[in-house]
Amino acid sequence: MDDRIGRLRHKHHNIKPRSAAAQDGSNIKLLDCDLGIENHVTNIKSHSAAAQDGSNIKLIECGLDIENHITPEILDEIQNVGNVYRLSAPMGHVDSHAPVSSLVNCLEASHMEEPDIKMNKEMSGQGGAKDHESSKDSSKNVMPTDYFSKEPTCNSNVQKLACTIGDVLIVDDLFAARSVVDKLQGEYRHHVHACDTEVADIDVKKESPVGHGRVICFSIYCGPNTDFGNGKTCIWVDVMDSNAELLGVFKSYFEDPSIKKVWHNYSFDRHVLANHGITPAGLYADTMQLARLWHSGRKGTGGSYSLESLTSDIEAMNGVHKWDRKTLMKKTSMMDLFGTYKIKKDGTQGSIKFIPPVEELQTSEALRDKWICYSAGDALCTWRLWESLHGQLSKRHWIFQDKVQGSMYTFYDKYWRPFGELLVEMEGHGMLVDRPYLAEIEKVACKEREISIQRFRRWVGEHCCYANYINVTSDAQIRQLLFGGFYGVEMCRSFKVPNIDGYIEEGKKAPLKYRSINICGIGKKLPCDLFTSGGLPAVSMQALRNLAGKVSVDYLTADDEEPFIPGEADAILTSAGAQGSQKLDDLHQEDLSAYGQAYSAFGGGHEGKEACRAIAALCEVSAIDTLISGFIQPLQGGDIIGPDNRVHCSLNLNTETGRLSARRPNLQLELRLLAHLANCKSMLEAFKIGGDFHSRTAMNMYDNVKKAVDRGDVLLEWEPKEGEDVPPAPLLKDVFASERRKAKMLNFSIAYGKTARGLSKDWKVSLKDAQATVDLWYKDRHEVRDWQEMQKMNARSMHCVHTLLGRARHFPRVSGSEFMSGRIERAAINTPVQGSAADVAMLAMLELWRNKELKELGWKLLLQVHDEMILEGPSDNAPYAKDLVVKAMSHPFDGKNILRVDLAVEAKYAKNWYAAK
DNA sequence: TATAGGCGCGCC
DNA sequence: AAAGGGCGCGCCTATA
Repeated sequence: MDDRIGRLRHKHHNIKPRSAAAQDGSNIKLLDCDLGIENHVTNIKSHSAAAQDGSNIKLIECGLDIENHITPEILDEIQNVGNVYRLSAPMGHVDSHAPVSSLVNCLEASHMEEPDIKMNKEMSGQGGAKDHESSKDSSKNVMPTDYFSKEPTCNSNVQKLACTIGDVLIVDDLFAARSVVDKLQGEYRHHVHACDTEVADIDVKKESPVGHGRVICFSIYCGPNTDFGNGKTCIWVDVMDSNAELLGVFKSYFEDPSIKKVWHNYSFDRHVLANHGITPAGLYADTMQLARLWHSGRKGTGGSYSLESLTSDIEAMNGVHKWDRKTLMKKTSMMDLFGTYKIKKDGTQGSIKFIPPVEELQTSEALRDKWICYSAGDALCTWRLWESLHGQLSKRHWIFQDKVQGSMYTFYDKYWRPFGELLVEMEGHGMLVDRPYLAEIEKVACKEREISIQRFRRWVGEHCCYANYINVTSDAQIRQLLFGGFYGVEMCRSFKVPNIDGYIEEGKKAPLKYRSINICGIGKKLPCDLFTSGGLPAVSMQALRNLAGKVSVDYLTADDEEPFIPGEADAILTSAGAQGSQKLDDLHQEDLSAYGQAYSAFGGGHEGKEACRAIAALCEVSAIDTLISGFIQPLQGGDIIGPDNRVHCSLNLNTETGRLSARRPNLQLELRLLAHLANCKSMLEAFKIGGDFHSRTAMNMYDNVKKAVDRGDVLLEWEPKEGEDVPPAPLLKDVFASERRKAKMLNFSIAYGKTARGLSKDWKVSLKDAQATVDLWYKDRHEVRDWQEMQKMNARSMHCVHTLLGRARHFPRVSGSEFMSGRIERAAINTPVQGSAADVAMLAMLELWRNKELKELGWKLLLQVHDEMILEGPSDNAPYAKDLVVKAMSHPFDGKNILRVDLAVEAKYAKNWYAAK
């Protein structure tokens, strides 16, 4: 099936499982476990070797004792490359294999990427055999020139395809089907089989393949050294309509776990086949995941990991076996093959292409052959892509725990292949959702939303005649209204909005669907301290809150009786006094300090309050919107609910750092991993002691805070004990609130590579002051700085960094100035942290999934959301299952915990998600 | 009128 | 010159 699905389905990723209530009568409970990574100190040390490209000397110069770790294979590779890698140890950390892994990647890069860069140039230019000759000696991967010809050598559409109709055995009767299955499961059972289905009755943009879609044909290719009759190597099976029974003939084949099957985006095909009662087994590889592991940062439109995109990519196909390259053809898209222009009424050709329904392609006499080639070509391309990526990943060393564990293909076999199966199972299993309950919630939320909108419009109406037309969810319109005329926002601007009350424009007879309105600034200069990256005043929740203050929306009583005293508030606020506010509070039993910056901007008093309340109402709308569109609606959407009435998410591994796109890693976890990766003594200790991490950070940053803590003047944190209702001393977070706030900000920012420059902008302090604060943070965390410098150096010299498990993220080779922009440096710092968090979460999931006892007890992994796992199972054995889960999760490294310190796991069980929280 | 890309935002 | 990572969504604009 077309692989665009992987990309188009991303709508479902956003499902926020947090709101899902699994309810299944009385028998189901959720086990909710927090995976907290305790401060496991391991001997993985931050390495400090940097390799730089030198010139033509074969030399490894190295201040570290790394030779011992270099395997003969690696040495062989090093010596086969005529470049120099100079390893130095600027920072004093030694004893690490990271340099080796970096070196290996660097070496690979040298004989994989460089030649390709040249060849790419040739392709865009004249491209000839001569040019290739010249680059031959620098590369052992020089390919025949015809491999690079992007344009097919003949004009017929059919021959543009990866195979021709003559290569394809068309199976459309029982006899042929049985004979093919016999060969597949007999003679060719040890081959690698690439499979692909074509599916009708599904809208991949909207629907989950779980419970949607019908297979109309499929194709199988198991390598060039096969013959299914008359030298035909591709199999194409028609299972549409009257041929539907043929699918059943292949059931045993698809379900045979001993046959190695390769798919591109396995998830889709597997779910669709499941709709026909077939449970495919024997997953050998998913080429989409292989490609993600091979290179995590593919960009571009049309689905960077689509079969089409990958098979068109010279680098991706670089590992295809030599004798295949000559005949290699990329997959051609459906649009290119079958897209036709609509003919307009006047007979001219339109500009919009459309593709006939797949059933039509298959039955139309004119198109059928082309369709068969297209479909069969998918299996062929998948097979070749697998061959290529298998070859390439097999050449990359996988280094983990200071040892070469095998190749990155070993990594795939060990982790991502089973993880892929696990994810597909989770998707298929889905989650029972209390839809009536959600519907009720939605009703209430919408009602409150409407009230808040009205509240806001009422206020807008005093300043703008289009109050009813304004789209309150449009940041552009809100920005125009609040800041028009200031901060570089023009005074007035027109917007196209739905014509809700049938306004008829001048000169028109009937109302149009849309009309334009002119939104002007309210004319008061509101203070603004937050700006968007584009330099415009921000209208984010935080920005709005600054304006509104902490006031509640106060829907019903808009304090109409409140006497309006002009100037009153100005006096109060400019005296900026706690006393001033206090006085007023006494007068009105109201805390005026709750009002935000809009209060005085509107002259205080009634106007000021109204402005604050209106803006607060806007905040309310925004909050409700995130709730509704974030999860209340997606969880009820018919498109993801299968016939089993369960919600089926789409879980993708398709992110740069390797985390699931449906999941949201918890920052604390990431901070812990940073502590671990950098082997930062101070942070590890802070986590070990527990308590308020940010307060502790503040204490370590500021001497006066530390002294106050030491003297017992303030408490780092306080847990009420029996008989105590007041802390024996004030808390740090109250006394040194601003210090703690800064510490907290830094804790969250540093892991992402935020610079002093960025902080100075945020805090509106000088660069120098910001830098000083950052330095304070690093004061007792110098290991973090060293580690970050290491990562940056690796990114610069090796063009990649690694996660805990040894997955690489590659960076493009860019010029020095581009590198200096910092984007890559920041990613280099962040990826090991985010990516390692993803690694650990994956390991924990695999551990649970593989646990036989849990399976026998009837417990299934439902979802994983940030650092939590959610399982579902029978309540009678829940306490026991909980213990099993804790045990499994605290030993996520193949049933062991290779870390020096325990992984702390908290687990709870409850009837549903809400109860667990 | 449909679609793609840019931007701003919320979330972790 | 800019300097916070990645992701998904909704709005807006340009384009055909």
